[in-house]
Amino acid sequence: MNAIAIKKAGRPFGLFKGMGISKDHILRQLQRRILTLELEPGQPLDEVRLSEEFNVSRTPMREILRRLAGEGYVQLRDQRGPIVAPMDPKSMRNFFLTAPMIYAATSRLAAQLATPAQIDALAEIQMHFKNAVSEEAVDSLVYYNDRFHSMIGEMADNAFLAPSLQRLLIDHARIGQTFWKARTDGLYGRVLEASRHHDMFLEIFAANDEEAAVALTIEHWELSRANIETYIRPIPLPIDMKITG
Amino acid sequence: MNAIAIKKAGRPFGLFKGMGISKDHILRQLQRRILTLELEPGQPLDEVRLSEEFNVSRTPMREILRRLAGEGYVQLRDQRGPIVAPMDPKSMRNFFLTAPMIYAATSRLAAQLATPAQIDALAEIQMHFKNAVSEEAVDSLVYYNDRFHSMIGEMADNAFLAPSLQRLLIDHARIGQTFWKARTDGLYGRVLEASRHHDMFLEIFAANDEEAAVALTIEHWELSRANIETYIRPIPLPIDMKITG
DNA sequence: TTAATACAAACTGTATACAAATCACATAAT
DNA sequence: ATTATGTGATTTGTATACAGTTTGTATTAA
Repeated sequence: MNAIAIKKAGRPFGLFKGMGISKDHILRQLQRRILTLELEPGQPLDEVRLSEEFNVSRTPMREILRRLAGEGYVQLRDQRGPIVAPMDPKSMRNFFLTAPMIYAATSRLAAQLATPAQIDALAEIQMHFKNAVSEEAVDSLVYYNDRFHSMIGEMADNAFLAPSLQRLLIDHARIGQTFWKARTDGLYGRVLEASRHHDMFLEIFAANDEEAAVALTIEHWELSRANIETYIRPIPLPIDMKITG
Repeated sequence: MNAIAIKKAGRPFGLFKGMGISKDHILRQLQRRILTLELEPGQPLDEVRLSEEFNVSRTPMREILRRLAGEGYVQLRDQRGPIVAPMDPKSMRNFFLTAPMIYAATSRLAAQLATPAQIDALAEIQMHFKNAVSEEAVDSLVYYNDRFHSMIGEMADNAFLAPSLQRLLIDHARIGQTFWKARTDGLYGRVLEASRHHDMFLEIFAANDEEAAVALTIEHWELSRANIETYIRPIPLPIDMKITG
């Protein structure tokens, strides 16, 4: 009976040292799907389906989901399946309240501590971002923007700031997806402006100019906020629309 | 063979709905041990030993450890056992750099949003804190101080600030353990001062006075910082000690 | 028709077996 | 004496079986 049912255990087919490769891959995949809204806020995640899709058993998939929960991508509920971290009005309010402070502090530290290697890595990300801009590929845009600001977080090298920054970047990316996809008036110009800001960040970090970094961060944030506002509070429809019938 | 070995599964003996009770209990126990330095920074954690101690199998114990890692209590290393989150010079520097900002922001929000029920809960914690002060019980002192400030974090009701605050409070508690145990000169007076601050926090939150909350937070922080400094940079030994031999 | 209940199916939680990696220690070589 | 190397013991990682909950649906009562 049981003796027969138990056929294999241990690692799956042909795999290598550490085995963290496939788990990290799955983790990143899910992060990407959440940031791109392919997995929507509040959407339930079935651990069996996911483990089948990625060809692992439930145990490692559960660990990945716990990790994602620890990073703020996912919310766990007791005796019920995990869901993609929801975005309610309260979290939106807190996002706008908190982001400027954390972003500014992070940029200041990054300007202090940036190493040449990190600036190179940032420049490389910015290259991808510019490509996404010229190709008008929203997913890529959001993804490399997130990578850009995550990299700044890494440069700040502060384990106390990083967890808050990460959570902000998750929601920033998700909000960005919605308003960039909406293609409101003048959007492209504002994307170019953002890209210009990124270039300026590179110069400022190379010069270790703290104050400039903070100032640019505020400006960059205001641009993003303006984007979001035009989406949330659009120019109303003509009020004298004739309602016939 | 296998069929015999597999005897039982599912939940352990007599247990109840949700079963989160025992897991939450284990989680809190480990948190407490880490905050009280019963488990020291950098100390390895053996999942088998822990699971035996708490009478659960490795699977749930692993989940608890992952969760603790997500909260910043524990550090996971690939293919090697988890360790209690270490406290190196870099993390100390970042602690002093970051704490005032996060504490101030949290207090401001808490002053804005405090509900009567939350203020009552805070008052209750402060009662325990005062007991610990009068009994000069260091562990209790540190524990209820942590609870007091965690509660303020809860009142701030901001999921973007909370993770950074939590990590700061972990290290604040652990630093506090070391310097409170050292019993440097004038320590007791400073503890009383801290307790007075807590009482003032209660009044300020009840009055929703944001600015006062921020000001008191800075003062409270400076007191704590002074405590730590007297410990780290004590009055030196007499320099004319005769070194014989 | 709606609400309540019972049952079945699906899913989460836990325990355990086995696989692969790391670690500790002894032995050999420089 | 110190460094390499090999081997057994320990420990981490994964798969799977079974237990207990929740959820969906059908049936029955009001």
